[in-house]
Amino acid sequence: MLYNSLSRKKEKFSALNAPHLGLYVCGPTVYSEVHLGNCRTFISFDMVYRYLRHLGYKVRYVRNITDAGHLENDADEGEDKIAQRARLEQLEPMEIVQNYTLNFHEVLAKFNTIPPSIEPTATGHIVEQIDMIVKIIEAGLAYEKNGSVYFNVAKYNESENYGELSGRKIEELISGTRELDAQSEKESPLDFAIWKKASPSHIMRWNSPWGEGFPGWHLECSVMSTKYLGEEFDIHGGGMDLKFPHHECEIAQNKAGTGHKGPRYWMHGNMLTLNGQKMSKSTGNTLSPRELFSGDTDKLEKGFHPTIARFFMMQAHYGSQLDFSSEALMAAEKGYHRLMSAWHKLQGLASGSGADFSVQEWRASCYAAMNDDFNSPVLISQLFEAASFINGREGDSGLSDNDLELLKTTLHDFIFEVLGLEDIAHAASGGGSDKLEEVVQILLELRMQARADRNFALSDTIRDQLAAVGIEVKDGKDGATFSIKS
RNA sequence: GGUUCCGUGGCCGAGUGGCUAGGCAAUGGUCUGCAAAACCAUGUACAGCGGUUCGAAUCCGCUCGGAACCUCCA
Repeated sequence: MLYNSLSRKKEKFSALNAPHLGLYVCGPTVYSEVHLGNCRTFISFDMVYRYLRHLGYKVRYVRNITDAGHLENDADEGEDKIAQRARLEQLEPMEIVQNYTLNFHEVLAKFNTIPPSIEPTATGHIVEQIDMIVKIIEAGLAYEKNGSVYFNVAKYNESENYGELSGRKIEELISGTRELDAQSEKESPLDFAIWKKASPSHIMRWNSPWGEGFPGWHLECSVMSTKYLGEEFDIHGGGMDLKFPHHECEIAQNKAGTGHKGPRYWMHGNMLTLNGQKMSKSTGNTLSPRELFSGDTDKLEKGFHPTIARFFMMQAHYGSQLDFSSEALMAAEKGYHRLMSAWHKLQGLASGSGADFSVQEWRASCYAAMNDDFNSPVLISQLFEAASFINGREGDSGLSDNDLELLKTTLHDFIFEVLGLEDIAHAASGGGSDKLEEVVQILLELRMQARADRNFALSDTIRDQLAAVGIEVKDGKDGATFSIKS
């Protein structure tokens, strides 16, 4: 089951060509550093991708890079954002693109997202975009004006339903538009450019049947999704803020250019807010990944590891708004550590019998959660159920060999494969981990000896000093264990 | 102004007609030399007001509050 934005309800999902599955996600415009809000969408769909793969689908995951074509505003003049940035930084537009594409990849890698199968760029598909424009014109749904080509929304709406995704009515849209662009070339304010004539100062430009220009923003996604996934494919995702007009226009272009509407399911990730307001490049209400990791911002009390932020995001449903705050992050961090230490403890438990815990039922409820529109928060609540069970056992799990093994693999699959979390404690000790663990073990033995001698001053010193370097000592019935925090 | 969505215990956050997630914090207890960790117990929360129903946090209406979109944004 997944929530389909197109129908506004949860629908049973079935793949068009199982086990193959096509997933398209709208990527970023690479004209500035990604912020956390951007990241959330990609992390959400990374989880979707991971779970679909886990279920056995052979997913082709396509996520574009928009490296051309954005206009600053709706007016007919205006620079595209990349060109503007290039002018400000005195660089080639493609240097800007390269720079921020690298930044984007770097940041997403920190969040442990899996790269898409194909990551096409808009500028790499100019030819295909021109082809689609020709088809749309042939279908009679676009017109040329002074070297630009516009999509005729009213005409399209005669036989189709423009607004079906965003729930808008064409009449309402018309009455809602401001009538100030008297000299506009468009026949109607609702029409949108699919090809734009380049002004003399415009740097990024390509030849076309209509003269030198550049493609309209909405077009690239229609072109690249259908090129790599087919005229009909399974899932299209993106941020909620792209629903209108971007995705609405995509549907119209698809239908006009190919005769099909493209994706069968639309999924929209919701916004990450900061102080209750959407993070947005244009308003400056943002938090950068760098600030999150380092804590070097007045918006956070300290820095957080990317996997903590990821865990925090996974504790909310992808379709809900989520507000970012220091307190919420710290709560997530503690929860994360509890879950992870239970995972580590599980590795040392032996099989046995008599436990009041049905691994089978528990496992089924994990899948049930994820099958219900990727409900990661409910999944996590199930993971904590398992954690409580594990923490309540000493030495013997009370589970049969099979059940114990099933518990381990299921936990592993969901924590690491599906949610994409990383094991910080292990990663932190890095290359020399074995040596480090041996050294700590020696210290713990010394401390045990000191305790046996009732030399508590010494034993407490060892404990406190280990704590000072981030190693927490946990006394148990059969000796002490420890965990390393980053 | 129009469209859509949301308002859940101290905080975060699921659920969406009866069986009332989870995390963090808090309180009590077990354990401990003391702590920490862990475990056990404890919260009758669903913005307000009406209505439908045997029964509503969940459906309907109104009011209040917040957000997103309607211009580029994930």
